[in-house]
Amino acid sequence: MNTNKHIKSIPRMFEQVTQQIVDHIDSTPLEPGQKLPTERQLSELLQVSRSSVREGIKVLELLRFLESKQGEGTFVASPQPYIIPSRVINKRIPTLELDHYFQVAVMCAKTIVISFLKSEEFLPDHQERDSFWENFCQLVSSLGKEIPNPYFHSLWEESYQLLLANHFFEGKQQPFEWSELDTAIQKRDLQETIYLLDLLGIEGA
Amino acid sequence: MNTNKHIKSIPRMFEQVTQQIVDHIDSTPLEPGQKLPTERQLSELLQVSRSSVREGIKVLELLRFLESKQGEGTFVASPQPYIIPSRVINKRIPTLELDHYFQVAVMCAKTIVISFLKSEEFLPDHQERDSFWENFCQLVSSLGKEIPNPYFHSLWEESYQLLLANHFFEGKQQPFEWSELDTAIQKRDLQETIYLLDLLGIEGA
DNA sequence: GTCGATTTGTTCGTATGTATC
DNA sequence: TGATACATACGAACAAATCGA
Repeated sequence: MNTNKHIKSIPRMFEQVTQQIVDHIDSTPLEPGQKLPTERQLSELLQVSRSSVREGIKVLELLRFLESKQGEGTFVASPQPYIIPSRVINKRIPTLELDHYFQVAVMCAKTIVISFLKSEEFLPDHQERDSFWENFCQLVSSLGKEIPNPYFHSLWEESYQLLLANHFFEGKQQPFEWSELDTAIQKRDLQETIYLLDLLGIEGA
Repeated sequence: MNTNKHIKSIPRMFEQVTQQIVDHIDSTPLEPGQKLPTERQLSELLQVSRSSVREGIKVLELLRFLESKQGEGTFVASPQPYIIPSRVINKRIPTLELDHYFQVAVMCAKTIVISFLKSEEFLPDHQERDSFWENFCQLVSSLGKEIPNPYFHSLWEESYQLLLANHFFEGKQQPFEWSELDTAIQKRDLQETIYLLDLLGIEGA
């Protein structure tokens, strides 16, 4: 009987609070940077205790909807479109899962590079780095800022930073020379670029 | 002077608590489904108040690392690889941002379909639905479960569910007939399939 | 089915550290 | 320097849900 009870009855107080705080921001409306009512005002406004308000704020803070500073107040912030839960709390990731994240990152990289090559934008300046992966990541990050849809860049950054923090690229084999991809992009050779990028996603290490 | 002080002094209590709880899970180690020490035990173990423990748990709960049940306890859960902050709190999204999410979803869909077509798997059964988008989303969701890397499916689901909840597909124009894509995939025609999927990402509505 | 123990959910009062004026 | 406003943190108390005897 107990396993049958996944119906998720009433939402808990802190969930209602997060919802109501967000509704309050939307309906006021409050723009990023503006100050929220104090915790005590919120607890009175929403008719709940300060502790519940705090739990709600903590959650919205971790999701980057809010930012609170002791002695000043709580302010509206700008959340990212995607977040990786493990990255929020600096949790170490097993190698197998890192590979999965890597493939997602490569997918984003491919989309970013192709989108850029199809545009008329000039290539942004970039310094030559030591390793293949440093060059690659720096290129994708800079191109990601140039394309119309910023979410690809955000998703790439989130994944790539996770891989960096977990030392994924240290000892990671490179499937070809950096100069190959570099010249393909310089020449804006779409077909060759796609071919090379597809090589990244295949397990070669 | 004040703006110069971004040095992020000492981490706050609840941040330390989330970190320590995660470390505790990792080092014990606790598997999904297993029970965490009670809030009171944790507060004594970590030498902080129960309120702070609760704030940490609330955060980990929203990130799906934990699941608390009143009267039972707090249990280890399995987080998703990616989450959309707005989706966690059911926040409404402006149309412009929905378009960005849609393009990410299409990118995932493309990766999923291509990955499937390159495999030797049989097409899973699926019922014919009413609308183009219903058919499309159902197909991608079912194919996503068949491919080796589950993160593409997870990212697709997260994005697609967000679009659904915001009524994105209602009134969304279809760039071609469903039968075209359906037969291309049935025939495992990779080139034609890619061609059609690329049409989805272009603004045609 | 009831009772009691356990555990999370929620509230309140109080004290402390920090920023602003 | 002092006063005020605010977030941070703690602990005690009670409510509600769950489980087992």
